[in-house]
Amino acid sequence: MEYRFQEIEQRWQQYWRDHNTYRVDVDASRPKFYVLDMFPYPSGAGLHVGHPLGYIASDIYARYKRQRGFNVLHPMGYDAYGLPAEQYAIQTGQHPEVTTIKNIARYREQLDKIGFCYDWSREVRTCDPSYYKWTQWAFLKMFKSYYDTKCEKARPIDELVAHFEKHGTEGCNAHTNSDVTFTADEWNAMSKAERDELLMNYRIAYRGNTMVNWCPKLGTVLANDEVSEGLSIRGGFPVEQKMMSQWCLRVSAYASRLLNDLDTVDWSESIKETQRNWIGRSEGAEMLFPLVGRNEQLLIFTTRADTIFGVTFMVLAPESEYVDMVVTPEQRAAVDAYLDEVKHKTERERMIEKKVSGVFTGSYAVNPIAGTEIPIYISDYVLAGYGTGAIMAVPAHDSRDYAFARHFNLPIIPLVEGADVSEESFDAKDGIMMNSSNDRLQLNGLTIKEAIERTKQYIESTGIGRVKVNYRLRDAIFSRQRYWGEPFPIYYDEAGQPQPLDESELPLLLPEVDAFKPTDNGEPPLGRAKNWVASNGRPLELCTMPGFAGSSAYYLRYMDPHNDQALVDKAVDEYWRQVDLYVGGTEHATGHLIYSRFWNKFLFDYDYVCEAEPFKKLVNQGMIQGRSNFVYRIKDTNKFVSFHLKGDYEVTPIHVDVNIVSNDALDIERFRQWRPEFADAEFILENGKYICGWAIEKMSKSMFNVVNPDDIVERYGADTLRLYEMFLGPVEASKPWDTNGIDGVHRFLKKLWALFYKGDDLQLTDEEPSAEALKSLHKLIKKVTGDIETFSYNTSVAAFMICVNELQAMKCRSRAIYNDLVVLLAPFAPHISEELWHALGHDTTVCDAKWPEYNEKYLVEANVKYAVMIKGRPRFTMEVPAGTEAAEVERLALTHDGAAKWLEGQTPKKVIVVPNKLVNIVL
RNA sequence: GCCCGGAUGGUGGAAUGGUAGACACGAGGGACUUAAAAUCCCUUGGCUAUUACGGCUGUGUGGGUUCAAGUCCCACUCCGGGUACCA
Repeated sequence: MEYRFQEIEQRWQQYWRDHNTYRVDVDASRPKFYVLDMFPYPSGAGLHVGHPLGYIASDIYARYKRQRGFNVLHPMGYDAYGLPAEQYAIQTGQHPEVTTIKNIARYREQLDKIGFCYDWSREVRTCDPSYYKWTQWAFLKMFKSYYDTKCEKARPIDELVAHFEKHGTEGCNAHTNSDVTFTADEWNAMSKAERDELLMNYRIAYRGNTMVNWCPKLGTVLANDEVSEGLSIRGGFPVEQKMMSQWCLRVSAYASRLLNDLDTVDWSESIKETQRNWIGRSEGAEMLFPLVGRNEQLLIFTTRADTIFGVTFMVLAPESEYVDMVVTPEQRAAVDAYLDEVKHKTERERMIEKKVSGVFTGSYAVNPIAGTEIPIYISDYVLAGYGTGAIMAVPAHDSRDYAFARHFNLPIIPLVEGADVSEESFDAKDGIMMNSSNDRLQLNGLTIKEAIERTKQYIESTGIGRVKVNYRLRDAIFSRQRYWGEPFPIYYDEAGQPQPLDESELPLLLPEVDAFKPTDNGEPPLGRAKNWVASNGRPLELCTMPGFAGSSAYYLRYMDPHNDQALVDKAVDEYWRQVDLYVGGTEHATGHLIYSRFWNKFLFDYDYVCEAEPFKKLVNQGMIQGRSNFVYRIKDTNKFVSFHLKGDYEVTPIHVDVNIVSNDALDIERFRQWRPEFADAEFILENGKYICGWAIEKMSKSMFNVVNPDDIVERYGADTLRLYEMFLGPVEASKPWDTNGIDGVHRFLKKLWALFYKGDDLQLTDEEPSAEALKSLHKLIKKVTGDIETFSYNTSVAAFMICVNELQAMKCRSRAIYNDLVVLLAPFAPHISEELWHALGHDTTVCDAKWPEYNEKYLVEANVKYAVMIKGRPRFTMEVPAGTEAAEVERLALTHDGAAKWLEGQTPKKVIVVPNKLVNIVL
């Protein structure tokens, strides 16, 4: 019987379904382990071979942990809300739910063929009302919460209201982006609408007027992580800055916790670093600069307080609230013209131009330490959203200030000894200070670091300013002007203030609409819904939530997916706790992985979840790139020349479908059928073959290099696909897909099969395994066990190949050996392992077979081979009995027949014996 | 600009400071076969040899530490990724 993988794989996939093999439940008697893949967005294109890479890696780990006795939670679901389905809907009128469900079915079919051990009874879909009920629920909780900066956690907003009623803003520790203060009397005298408006400055989910990334082409706002270099990630359309009233999440309140808790998780250093940069903590000082001739001051933020004596001007962001305060009547027209110009530039234009621009306000400020009078400018290189939107400019030691000073011909005062600032600024943070002393503060002679400290002390003690930590992390913009997303459980009252629906009204179902585009008067698509009102008749919110809303807590829902009383039952959460292993791409570093951590921490503050971090260990699988093939058409002909002969002709390379190419040799018949224009193509061959050229590119339809896992499964089987994807290289590395190498692993499985079967007969015996066979097996157990823990699956696969080759060479027929071999292979190639496991006479599933332990005693050699190095090179090897003393090994080496030739009678200077490895003789 | 990675045969990739190139693909040669497929065996970093199953050289470049460096340290080159007027 040959290895009939299609039959085997279908049979066992059916068996697993019939026996609910992968069903898991809370089981307090066993330790738990939670293995999770980032759930996919089900796109219309289906899966290509790159997608399952991470799924296979996590599947191996999940199966391994199960064989190790853990109760393994390994679920899968779909991130079902998203732009592509909606854009398709706008074009075709097809409801996004219809296409989404169709795509999900296709994904499921493809996933099933690969033999994953998912517990599909726990599947979640973000667009399912029973799921998004809990997304809306969490949003309501956030709406009804504020962030207490003293005890560093979210608290009910009612507590804050109680505080306002008694004390106003006096002694209030709430995180806010407003500097409004009021007394208890003032608060109590306010109308409800006024209070509601004020509370928006404190809620964790709030509606705020903020600068947003507006994408006109998509007709929606985008979060910072959905924009890259001024273009939208989805679609690559230009994005502009716009002041809009939008729902936001107060992620910035959690900045310090999001930063500090990175130290508690087992993630790669690079992704932690990306998050640290995104959070962007910077320690500095806020300082007050009084205006000349007026009783007002400007508050600035700087990390270089030590450069205070080099401040020669100040700059405000165009959107700064200070602008109106400082502009003089004479400068009004010039300033307005400048502000107008800035407003009409998109983020991208600002970035590309990068040219110095700005305008003088007419006002001056006083340097609070140096006492000098300095002009105040406005320029768009200062950002309104960071720090205080105002800076002190030190052109000698900041390159942006330098460029500005040069452009406007402002003075440049060097403050560091030996720094040449005639051509460019000196931004480095080491050197000795100069020009920095007066009767108030003396910094001359100090290092920059000492000067920063001394200045901070000085400004704190004199009240000029205070030490301050700033974060770059912004609040997340949470509204999308779209149809295909979660509706907000919010209505607007008579005063136009947003009010929460009652929890009992959840889920608020996404309404039907007659079309999926915005209304004629520019309202979001939900403006088309009939009767889009709350139970009290008031209008509901027209925006929907962004993609990351549904993906922020899905890992919790898998724990308890059918619970309609809670997101997750408390006891269930305390069992599964957190994801032990999370596998997914790095592209989510500043999006999903920040939002999820934020969302989890919010729930943690209310004790809905028991862990402060959602994902204990994170593994980032690399991207699988495409390997494109080319044919070379001779100019102005329909003749194609083979790769190595193309130098003699003038040719145009043309992408050719990689699926009609094998080992770079073109299947000429299929090529002729591929497209009508090639039907009568002619070829110049080499050695009777047409050889194609190749290149590594992104895997995409337009490059004709997409390889579908279904095709691989059909030709080689799922086990071969699984092994090959792992064999390709380290899981974390990006690498090109090259079907060329797949024969090797397929051959390995055939060899394994041939060890069991000769014809139709199982040829195994109950003989005692030989020492040789035991050694081979235990070497494998040791290697694979170690490799799985470190995700070095590629070397594991190699170890299997070596072991099978050895067993084949020694004609091993021992059941005992093959029994363990099959158990070891089960996580990697579950179908063939299950088949052989049953052939060995077991009637349980191999998934529950106990992982074997290796025994060092089988690995010990009777004789140890030493390499003997003389004059820095290996010269000969010698065998000595295991356990020989180092001194004896040294003696044996020096007196060995092979040594004389190299020693040439000299006495060695030194001899180093590395136990069981080598002897190095130094002359 | 800044922050992370990385650089090893024709290719993908192995190597707790200890004989670099495991394993696989590809290539070359051979066996079996009418032939092909499949299978099996041998060779395969480069140079140089065949009087020696030998010599020399070799992990991006240049230095250093060490008995011993792909691995550690310093400087540099190139490639990939992230991020950016963040004061």
